[in-house]
Amino acid sequence: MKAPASAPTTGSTAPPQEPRWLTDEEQRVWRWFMEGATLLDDHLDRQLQRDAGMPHVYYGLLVKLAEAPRRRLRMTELAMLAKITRSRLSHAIARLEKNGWVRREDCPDDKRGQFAVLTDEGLKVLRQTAPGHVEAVRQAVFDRLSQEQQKSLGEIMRIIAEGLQPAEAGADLPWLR
Amino acid sequence: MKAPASAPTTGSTAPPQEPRWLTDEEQRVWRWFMEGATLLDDHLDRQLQRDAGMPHVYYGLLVKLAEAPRRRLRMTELAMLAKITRSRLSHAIARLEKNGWVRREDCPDDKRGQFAVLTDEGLKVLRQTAPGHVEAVRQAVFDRLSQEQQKSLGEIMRIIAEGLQPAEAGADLPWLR
DNA sequence: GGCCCCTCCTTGAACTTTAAACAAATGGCC
DNA sequence: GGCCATTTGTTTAAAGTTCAAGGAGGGGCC
Repeated sequence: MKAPASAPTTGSTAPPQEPRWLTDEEQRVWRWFMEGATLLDDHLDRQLQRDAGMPHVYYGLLVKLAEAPRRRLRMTELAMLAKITRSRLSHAIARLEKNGWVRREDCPDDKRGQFAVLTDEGLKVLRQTAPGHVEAVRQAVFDRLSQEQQKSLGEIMRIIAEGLQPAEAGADLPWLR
Repeated sequence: MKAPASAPTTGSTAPPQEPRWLTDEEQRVWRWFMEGATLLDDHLDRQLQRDAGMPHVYYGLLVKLAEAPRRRLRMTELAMLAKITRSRLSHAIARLEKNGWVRREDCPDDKRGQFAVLTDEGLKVLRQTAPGHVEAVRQAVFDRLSQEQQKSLGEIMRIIAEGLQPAEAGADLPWLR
């Protein structure tokens, strides 16, 4: 797919606007982004699968639970924090429960509700594997970037993340699907 | 998981070094990165699944093929360009072949080899769906970032991407697995 | 109360990805 | 030529994710 560097706008009222193609420079940025993100994802998934026996997303769930009061969170709340769908979370928690790292608990206030609770076992696994994971993240990311770049990266990704979860009702957010 | 802001180094020769935890600031950067990447991935996957009937990765494969001479690439070459494993690629191409968007061809020079070839059908789908996809990428990323930020992002992700695919032999690269 | 719509979470099937094993062909080496 | 390690790509099964559907409870409204 050749992406023309730029293109004239169409004359007047036609809905099929001329696409706003990416410039060569934008194209390069986008490709580095996708490559970096893909490789990083693969790298961390592999590291955690090897050392902790779970994918990166599952590890992230344990982290969120560990940080929460009483090491527990409502399912929807956890899905929101992890930016995933409730369905995906249900399956994930089922697996983690089978491992004995998480347990479910009924919510007293709302009979529809469920808490996911990090078990002592789960906390132990997290403690054991956290150092290796942090090290992997450091080596892949922070050790390679200047202070400036780290700050930029945070700011940029914050903008993207916030752009994708608008406050408006009706937004297509994973945890509301 | 609480991540201490910093920690003293261990005395001398003990292998289990004190983990180099992330500082609060690094922690924030890392979380925005993961959130942004997760949401973006979800967003684009969904957009393409809806409008093109395939996941983002598959779309990327068609793009690579469209850019290649004679619209064809060797399997391993394509896996390398897409930063994925050959196994994953095999499955993906099988699916795209079933759709009639890609066809396989034997390599004359190397009887083990296979070409993945973009069909006219595949090219058509790409042409039809590219505008919508570019627009989605723009809205989510480029429209929200300054020129400066775009440049930074490219540079940063290039560093990360290159760091994860060292030239050395024995590197754990997806397409060599 | 009864009704209706919405939220919370789960389920099963279809699809995608990973992991491990494999067949076939290549290429270096003797 | 013959041998052996490596490369190429596929295959199978298991694991993970998405999609569509659904059960059950909450909460407003009459």
